[in-house]
Amino acid sequence: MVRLRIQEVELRRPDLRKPFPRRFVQRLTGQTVQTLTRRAKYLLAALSSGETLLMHLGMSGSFRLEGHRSAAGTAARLGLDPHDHVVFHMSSGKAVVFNDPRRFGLMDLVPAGGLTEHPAISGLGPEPLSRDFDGRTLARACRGKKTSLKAALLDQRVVAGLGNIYASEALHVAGLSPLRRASVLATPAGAPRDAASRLAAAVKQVLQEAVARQTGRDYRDSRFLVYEREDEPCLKADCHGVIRRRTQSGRSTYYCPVCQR
DNA sequence: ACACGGACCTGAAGGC
DNA sequence: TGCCTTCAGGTCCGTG
Repeated sequence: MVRLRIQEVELRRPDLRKPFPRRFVQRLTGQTVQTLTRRAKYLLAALSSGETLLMHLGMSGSFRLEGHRSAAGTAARLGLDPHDHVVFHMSSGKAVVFNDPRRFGLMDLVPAGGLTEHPAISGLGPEPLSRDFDGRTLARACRGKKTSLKAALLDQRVVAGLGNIYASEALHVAGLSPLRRASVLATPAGAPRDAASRLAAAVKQVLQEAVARQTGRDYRDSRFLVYEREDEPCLKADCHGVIRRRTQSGRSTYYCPVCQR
């Protein structure tokens, strides 16, 4: 939708996880989408006014493209369902429809220059696929942390954009137990393939593979190494462990107690 | 300051 | 069959 003008916005409910910002529709109407980028799990649409439309899909959110709209009207022709909460009618004649059954999503409008101070953005750690994220930075972020490795990976200040599934997957690839203290990464400093380096590399690996497979479409279509594989055999070569599940900070963790130490 | 657990929300799946 | 409960996900907020 880059370079298209937002001709009309249909807001079909007052809130998602939070209320839409005030004058949401008026502020968006007539603006051109200049770039579409991402930070952590936030989608960022830079607008011609200098403002940024910040969007989060929560867990059940999605966008889809709908075809033409009739001269007469909109909703009926588009065949909207009750969970279609926002419709952006673009200058191309297409509509971008935001659907989110569970309404864990979020939209906000950020004033020009205010993005880095936005509460959703300001505390974020490094992008996992960037050079800023490696064993050294991961170890530093975990120094003195009393929480578990699993919880540390879910902490968006440590690394931005990792969720529950890939936290488990990365720990498995790295051969590290999710139950260990995060601060173990900070100890013996510097060995070339220390735990922190292995874990940082594993995070990059599982995310790159997920992107290549286009998992985002529906994570249930994917098969994972450990996620949702409780009681099934560990897939690591020569490991005869069985995948376990347990709850950590209210979320399911899957791991192999044999090869993850 | 940090760490944890509950709340938010709905659909899917399982139990009775 | 159908009702009821439980669970999943990401983030925020209150409490310890």
